Amino acid sequence: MARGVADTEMIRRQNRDLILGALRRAGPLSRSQIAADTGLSNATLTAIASEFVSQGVLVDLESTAGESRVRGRPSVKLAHNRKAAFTLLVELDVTRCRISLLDYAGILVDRIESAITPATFAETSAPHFLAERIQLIYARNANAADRLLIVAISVQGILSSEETGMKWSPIAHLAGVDIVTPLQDQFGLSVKLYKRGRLMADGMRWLEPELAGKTIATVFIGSTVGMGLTFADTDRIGSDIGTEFGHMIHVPDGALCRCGAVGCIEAYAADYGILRSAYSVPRHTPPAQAVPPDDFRQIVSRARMGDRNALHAFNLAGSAIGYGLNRLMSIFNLDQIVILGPGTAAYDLMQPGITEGATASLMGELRGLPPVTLVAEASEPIYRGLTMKALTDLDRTVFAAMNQPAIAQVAE
Amino acid sequence: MARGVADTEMIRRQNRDLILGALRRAGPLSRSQIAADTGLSNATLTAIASEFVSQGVLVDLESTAGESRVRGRPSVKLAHNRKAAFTLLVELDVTRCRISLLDYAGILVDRIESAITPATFAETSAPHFLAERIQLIYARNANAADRLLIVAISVQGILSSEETGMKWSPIAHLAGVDIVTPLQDQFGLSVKLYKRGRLMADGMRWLEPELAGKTIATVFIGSTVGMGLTFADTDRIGSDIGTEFGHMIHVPDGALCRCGAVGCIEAYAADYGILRSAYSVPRHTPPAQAVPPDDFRQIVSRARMGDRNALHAFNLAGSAIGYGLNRLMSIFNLDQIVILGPGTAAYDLMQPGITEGATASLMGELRGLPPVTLVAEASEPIYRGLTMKALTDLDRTVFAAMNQPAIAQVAE
DNA sequence: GAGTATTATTTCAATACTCGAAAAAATAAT
DNA sequence: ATTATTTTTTCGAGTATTGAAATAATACTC
Repeated sequence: MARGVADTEMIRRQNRDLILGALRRAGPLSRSQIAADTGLSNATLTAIASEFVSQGVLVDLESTAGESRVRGRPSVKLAHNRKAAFTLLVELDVTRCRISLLDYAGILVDRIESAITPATFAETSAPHFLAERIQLIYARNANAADRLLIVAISVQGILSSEETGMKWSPIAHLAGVDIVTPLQDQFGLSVKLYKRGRLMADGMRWLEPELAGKTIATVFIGSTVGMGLTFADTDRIGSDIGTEFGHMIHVPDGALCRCGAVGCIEAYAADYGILRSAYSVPRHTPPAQAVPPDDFRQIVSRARMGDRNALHAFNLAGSAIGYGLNRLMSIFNLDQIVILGPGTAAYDLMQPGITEGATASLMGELRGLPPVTLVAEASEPIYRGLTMKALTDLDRTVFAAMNQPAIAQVAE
Repeated sequence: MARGVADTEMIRRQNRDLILGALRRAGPLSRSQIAADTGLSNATLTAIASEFVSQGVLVDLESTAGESRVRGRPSVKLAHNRKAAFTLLVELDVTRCRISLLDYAGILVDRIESAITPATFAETSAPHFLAERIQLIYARNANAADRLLIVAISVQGILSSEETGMKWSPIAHLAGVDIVTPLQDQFGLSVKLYKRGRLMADGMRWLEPELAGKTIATVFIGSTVGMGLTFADTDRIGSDIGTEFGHMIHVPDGALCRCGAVGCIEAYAADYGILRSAYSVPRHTPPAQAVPPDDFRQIVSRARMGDRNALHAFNLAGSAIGYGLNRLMSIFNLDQIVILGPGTAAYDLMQPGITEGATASLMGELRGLPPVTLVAEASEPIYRGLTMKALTDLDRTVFAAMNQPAIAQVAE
């Protein structure tokens, strides 16, 4: 239940939100379909839909000829008005920065891609680097400029407590700078940072709707180990978080991690950790900067051929992840686990270790390891998560609330 | 934001809930005070309050003479109508079972206390044991019988996933039986189980209102180790959970715990674990059934006198808790830690270990150990938590929703 | 090709709520 | 007795949702 005073205005806002949400989930729908979907009456749908259309938030879709084969008055589908607003998605990675301009229907309009090196943010501060590129987007898309409202940024690492910058990041020289405020001030936009792990988790829920209503841990295994959680709690959308699972301490005084601490799960289960174990390199040896995919594949095939050291390395990795999941499960119930990323190629090798670790406690034994789904490609859920965060943020904060025909009447 | 269709009825329900909540938080208040508190208008307060009074949910309090010294129309305080409903609180412990009958204002009306031994639930099944006593309460309080609506039960251990019974409990022979359903069927009541750790956490928030709006871990250290969490998320009341923190694995293959698993935090930080370490008893030795308080005090004083073994034991305990908190902090931010129970008497001895463990990871180093508050007596927050769960459950599910003068017109 | 069946959408009257402003009530101060 | 002051109630306006009835827009049938 929401807090705060409830009045007639809130009813409208909430029902508007309900309608926008139904369209996000299912794509264009007719008024009757939305009514059935949401539980609202047809009368209300007429009222709210006409309001939306006159405000330029939604548009009636031309019925594609030769599609309706049923008798009766043909239904008219409602869809997001692409020109109602625009959003910028920024994917900040260790190796690249990709900025995408999307319209209100989520369709890509423009894109800038730049390489990132460890030197990049030493030479140009991150907010300045981004501002330059945003400027360029503005220049190239004058028509979108006045309706560009929000920026959603995907980052890796630990957010500052105000969520305006990073406390730590694997992206060099990114930490310690306020990224959000300068951009907000310069462009007058709403700017938000999202942890990559959180986006993975949320993105999976959009990609696999049957995961809704479950508490899910989404674990990325690759050059790092990351995790996002989405909670069963359907009360609130956005009930998802990013965690520092990869840097949860697996064993006190354990192997050296890229983050500088020792004993992190990542130090055992990320590619560099597995490589280190497989070659019996001392656990305190500083990790390799990057592991070429071929090197990783080689370890995998060695393990499959029965190589003891390689098998042991995957066992250690699985065990680190399994104990981590176990510790998570002593905090709350997990209904499902999704494993993402290159590590999925070696899941069978890690599985015994994972199961052993996950069931090592009383709790783990009683509940068992939750069902595991593998998804090799992580970039899709991340992009989807970022997209939907941005668009539903628009839906909720801008268009659900708008009850004057404010911005509305878009000419063009 | 709540899901679902919003209509005019929901407005009323939500605002009724707001008013009942304000009264729970602050005690009896006048209409104007509630209006100021909640943000509702005076007009609305008149409307809803008169509805409540005519339904017998609230009553106008007689103004205590010689109290108002201000000029103007004297205010009339509203209070919960004690006779509107009744609730049963059941505190199930390893050694005792206490059943309390409370009226709608939270005032104790009747109470039954029984000793529990390991044999108790072997001889009589738990639901039957409880039914007998509830029967007795009914017999002794005929006037409350038809308005006794809900039962809230405090338990220790792991709930079954449907939350109708226990999967495991330190209370002998309690696990594996459905406790909720038989009682619900027999008496036609709404029965709910609550983990003790969750109640501690929620109770603390009622006892120390300044803790509201923070994410808090409430850790019990005594004959067991338990933890509840309350989340900053003020969106929903009831955003609190009980955890199995005590049985989170501290070290794979570690000390033997009472639960049968090895390496649990409890096996290092509960009184029996500390005793075992202090006397250098092998870590796989089955733990003592119960530790007499004097034995524990003796170890404490030895440690204070500089005894190496005793100091080491507290250091191990602190470290187990510290690493546990660290792992928790890699999942979400903690703003505050509250430590409860007998273990607080030795907090100074455990503190170095706790700090060391809590700051061992990158995340822990960056954020540091959150502020710690000590509360020696744990029974008060537990009882308060149980009380408020029961009463706010009544507020929300029964009285906020009631829009017909249904049950209402209570004669006497 | 006109009439009919069928489905989608809109219109309409009823009902429920909140709110601000004005009125009424109840007390202390003068 | 009158006035000032504070709380509570009353009243009219404004905004929502809803079910039922009306209207609109097709396909089907003969």
